[in-house]
Amino acid sequence: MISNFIKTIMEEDLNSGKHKEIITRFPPEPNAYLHIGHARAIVTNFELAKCFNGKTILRFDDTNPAKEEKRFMDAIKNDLAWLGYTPYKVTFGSDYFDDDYVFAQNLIKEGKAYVDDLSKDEMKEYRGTLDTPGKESPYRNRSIEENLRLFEEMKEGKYDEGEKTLRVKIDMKSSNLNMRDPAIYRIIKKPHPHTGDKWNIYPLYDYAHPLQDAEEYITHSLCSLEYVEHRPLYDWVIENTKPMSIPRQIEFGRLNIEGTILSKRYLKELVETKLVTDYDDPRMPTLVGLKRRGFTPESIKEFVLSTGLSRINSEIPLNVLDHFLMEDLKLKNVRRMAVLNPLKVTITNYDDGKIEYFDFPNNLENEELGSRKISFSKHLYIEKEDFTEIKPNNKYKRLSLGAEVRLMGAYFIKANEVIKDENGEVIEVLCTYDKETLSGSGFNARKPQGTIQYVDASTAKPAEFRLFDNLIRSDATPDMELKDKFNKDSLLVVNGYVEQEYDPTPEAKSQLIRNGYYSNDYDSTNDKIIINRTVSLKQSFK
RNA sequence: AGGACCGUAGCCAAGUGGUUAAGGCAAUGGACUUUGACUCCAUCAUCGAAGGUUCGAAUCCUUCCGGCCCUGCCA
Repeated sequence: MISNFIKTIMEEDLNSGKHKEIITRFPPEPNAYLHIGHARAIVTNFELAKCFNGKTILRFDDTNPAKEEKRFMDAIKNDLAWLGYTPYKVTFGSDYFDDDYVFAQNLIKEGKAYVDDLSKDEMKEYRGTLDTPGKESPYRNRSIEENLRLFEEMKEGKYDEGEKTLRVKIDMKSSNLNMRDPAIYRIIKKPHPHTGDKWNIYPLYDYAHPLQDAEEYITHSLCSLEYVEHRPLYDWVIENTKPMSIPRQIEFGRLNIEGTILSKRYLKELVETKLVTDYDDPRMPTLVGLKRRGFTPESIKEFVLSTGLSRINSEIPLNVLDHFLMEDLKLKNVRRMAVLNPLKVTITNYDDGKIEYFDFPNNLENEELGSRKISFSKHLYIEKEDFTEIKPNNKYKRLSLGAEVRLMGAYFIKANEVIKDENGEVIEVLCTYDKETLSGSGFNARKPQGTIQYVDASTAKPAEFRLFDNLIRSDATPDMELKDKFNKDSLLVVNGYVEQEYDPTPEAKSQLIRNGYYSNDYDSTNDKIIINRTVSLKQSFK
């Protein structure tokens, strides 16, 4: 399902003949890594265009030199590719600087723009405030010839940064501050990554963006809610410059994930202060972070699509993201058994040194994934959480003294006795198994209390689990130090065991174990398996 | 405070004057089971509030309440 209200507009525009084709664009400023919030814009733009067999352009919004970096552009391209989207073409805002300039000259010629000498502070003063009207600049009524000459000189580099701006003549009394003679050109004397030192003046977003859209024949220019108040200016620019096409700006709400930081500034700070390793740290909400965390592009796409879109900034719980990952993984991933906090189990009536191998499906719901051998012997590990001496209630579905439980893919075992350390902590459970109950044998004379996972101590491999319960949290007051906002508990390292045949190939990708997701940071150098568990386990038993 | 946008369940979100207000997530109860997973079944809102218009309103109007955004030569 895709955003209804925008889709409806597009349909109408197609039906009425206003447009023959839908063209959208994703216009990031290449000054940061893309995060899950951007995914909404990307998916929406691409999917919407796809609905109508249209096109989507990737346009790097580079009207402000020295703000963008090449690494970010590369990262953005990679993220897009990872999500599975291929732009119709890749452009730059700076591709249109020449035209922007001519359009501006025309505005001057029509008496709609003027060069202003007001300083930044003066301009601010003249602008007025939210409830007091602004007043007109004393330079507002310069002659067209003078304005033309001055503008030319600005371009030539005759003036310093901040000395002059080109403003558009609208209405200093407007209740919309964006309409109080906004500046459309400012002087910046820095080389531009694409145009070099050709320009000393650069257009501002509010002027450049509608023109870029028009030049690319964008039909629907989607952006977030904070641009609503810029729309009158967007339309003003289109109306008064009369470019080649008439794009329409449509706003939608931003997507936030409950309790996570999605602000460029903070993400940058997290990296710079080394609170995380880099933008692709699995705790980061960046697309590269999520990727490393084990998320699939499909899951993110589905998440965005099913989560919908409206004119509300939505705050969506993290578990919704998890849900879509689960949906995507559950059929296509091999599931392995693992224990995070091992508890020794000894099968007292099983022969010493004997090892049995059972065939176990890699994914109970998908036979195509085949099966593997799992081993069983006298000494096993189970999850500490899966045992308790006295079961708390009838709903308890794990192992407890005197009760029987199925070891997944193997036998029923019955817990008879515990061994405790000097602190009274259970360190081992002595069990007996019932040979008749082998999984797949058709045994159904008794029902076990539940089914739990295990690994065979004689063949299991040690593994390091990094547990990430959360993305970076942001439940703090604005003046709080960043390091205090950081959820330190979001990273835990646990040593446990995984099945022997666990295959740490890149293809293995995410693993679904114990209802969590595991991504894939493998340390193959010392035969150690490192698994990032990316989602908190379902809260155990009640 | 001037202006803009918005308010449908715990979280998203369809619906834009006419049957018992879609759907997803979460939750709860149950069935099944080689994971308390998965699957399946069931339960779960009178639409921010109050008035008004109308034969009829979540849908139109008014007022109020609440949220969010706007005073860059950022995007």
